[in-house]
Amino acid sequence: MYPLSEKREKWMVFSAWPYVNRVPHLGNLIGSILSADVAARFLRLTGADVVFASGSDMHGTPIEVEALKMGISPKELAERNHAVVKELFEKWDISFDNYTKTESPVHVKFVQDFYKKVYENGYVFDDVVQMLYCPNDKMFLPDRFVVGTCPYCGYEKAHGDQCENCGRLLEPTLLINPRCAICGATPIIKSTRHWFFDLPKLSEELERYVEENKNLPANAKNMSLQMIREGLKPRSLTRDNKWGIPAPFPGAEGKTIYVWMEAVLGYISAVKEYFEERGEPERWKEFWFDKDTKTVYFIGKDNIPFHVIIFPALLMASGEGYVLPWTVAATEYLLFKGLKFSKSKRHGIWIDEALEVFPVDYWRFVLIALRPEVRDTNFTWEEFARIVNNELNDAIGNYIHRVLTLAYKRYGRVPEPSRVDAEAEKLHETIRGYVESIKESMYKFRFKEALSKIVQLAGEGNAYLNRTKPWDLGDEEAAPVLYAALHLVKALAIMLSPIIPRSAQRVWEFLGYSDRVEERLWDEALEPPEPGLPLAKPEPLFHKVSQEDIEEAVAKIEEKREKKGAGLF
RNA sequence: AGCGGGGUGGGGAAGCCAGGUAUCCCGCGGGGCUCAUAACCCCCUAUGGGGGAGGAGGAACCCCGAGGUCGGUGGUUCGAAUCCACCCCCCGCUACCA
Repeated sequence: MYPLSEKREKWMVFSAWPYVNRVPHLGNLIGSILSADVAARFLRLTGADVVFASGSDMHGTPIEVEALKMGISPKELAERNHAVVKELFEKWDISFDNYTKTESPVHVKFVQDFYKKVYENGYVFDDVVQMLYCPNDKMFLPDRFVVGTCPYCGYEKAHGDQCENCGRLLEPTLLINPRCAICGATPIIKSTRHWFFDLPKLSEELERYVEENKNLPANAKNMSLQMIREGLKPRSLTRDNKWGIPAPFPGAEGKTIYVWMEAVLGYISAVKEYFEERGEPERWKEFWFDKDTKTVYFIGKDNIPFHVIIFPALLMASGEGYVLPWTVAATEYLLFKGLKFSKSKRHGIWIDEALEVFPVDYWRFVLIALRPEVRDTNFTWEEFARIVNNELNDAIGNYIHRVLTLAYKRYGRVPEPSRVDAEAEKLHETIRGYVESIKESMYKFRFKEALSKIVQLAGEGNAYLNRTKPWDLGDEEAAPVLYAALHLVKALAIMLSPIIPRSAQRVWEFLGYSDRVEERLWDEALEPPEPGLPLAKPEPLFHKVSQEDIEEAVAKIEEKREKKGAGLF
């Protein structure tokens, strides 16, 4: 299928690793995993050699604390949650080549080997620091796990890093009456030794990398350059947590690697693991050590500095020649009815709830249509219904269905266009123009823009049918007209397959194909279907959602939360 | 507080870097059209649903129309959404949440 003479482009598509102390919500999904899935599916359609990987981030204090409360081991809790999340992603049709976890033996070993190398190369030093310690729980407390009274506004539940009430940044030592967030005991100050990553040493190299990388989006580039120029600080690598990957530095027995600093290395270890499982243990190097491999990381806007500064710095410090990020695709936030998603306030929709009330393709379509590419974007049920009804059902579904029905009833197969029709020729031309333009948007990871062009193209198809009125024509005259209309159906199936893979496959089969549309190539959308293909009896692809459907869905979600709470396992 | 992003008719976006009649999609009001979809109807049913017929209103599609002076103020200019200054609002980051 792929031209052998041409070297296939190599791509690695990554999404931020979800932290599995809660079920991801729709905002988490669109920012990273769903967007990455659309990208991976699109890139495969272009004929590229693609690896799409991610995994569960399992270590760290929140899970350790939660397990403690539940009276089970952190590993048991994390594994349990990982299994749930993994299954949910399958239900969302996320086409991971490898969805793994930070407890994977491949990852653990990789992280330790990696940091040994970074240590040997002189980028790690240790120092003694003063930290808050809870004598009752016998653990050091991250700032976040200390609560107390805000010295500025008097709010009594201020966290050690920031007061949620007045928004001021704090130090835990500034809190009046500080308490351990877990047990309420008064923490004491205790000294402990930690290991640090010498980020400043790489400032110049990082600045050059960011400046010269033409593919980074402007917002990521500006923010990162600014941070580098203001001066980077060493970054702490270790924690006193028990639940984590043991730090491999001499004298660091009992310390673990800080979750963030190890989870990012999952981008590499997950690819390594993927090829090992396929019995090609050396092939991951073809991807990670080839500077022509393109990598794209789908993340929320809060994650930019980690991916544009710290992760590249780690890659540099290893001295192994890993390919640096080609670009990052950072989204703004999806809001729910104007406010941020919040588990404690039960505000939002979680990815397990969503699938219980509407089909997966409705959600995928709506989320891509609302993808916050430029600014925070609001999800409301009214918007959901509008997009499903007007765009998915009326513009796209209705066009496809009316064309398939007309052709099926009249010919039962894709007709032979035995004569030339000027309107039909124009439509073929229009389709080809859109296919190219939508491809460009997809390559820029502007999925919202791409989707809006697809909807527009379906509108062109509807207008074309209105003008040509094939139902008034004889079989002979209608053939070229419907042939062009079927070309558009085929093009829509191919171009929609990254976004709504299930529905695209159904259309593909209605057209008479028996293979998988996702195994075809994007450019096949330029060509009409083969005359003579036996059409299958078409069925409506989607249904409109009514006000009552929405009310039912909301009630069903509420009911579920009575039992289980929002975003909980 | 500093830094980054954003503020464009009711909703969503483009235009801004390289100043010159404010653009597109949706929504709203009026009109046109009927191949598809769906209510009512008929048949079958293991009551979940399945099949047939039909074609009002409405939807797709087409035409016409209403609605914004581009967050605010000031400046540069013959001319500012676009350039400059100051200010306001929203979001993020500021290194021990992940």
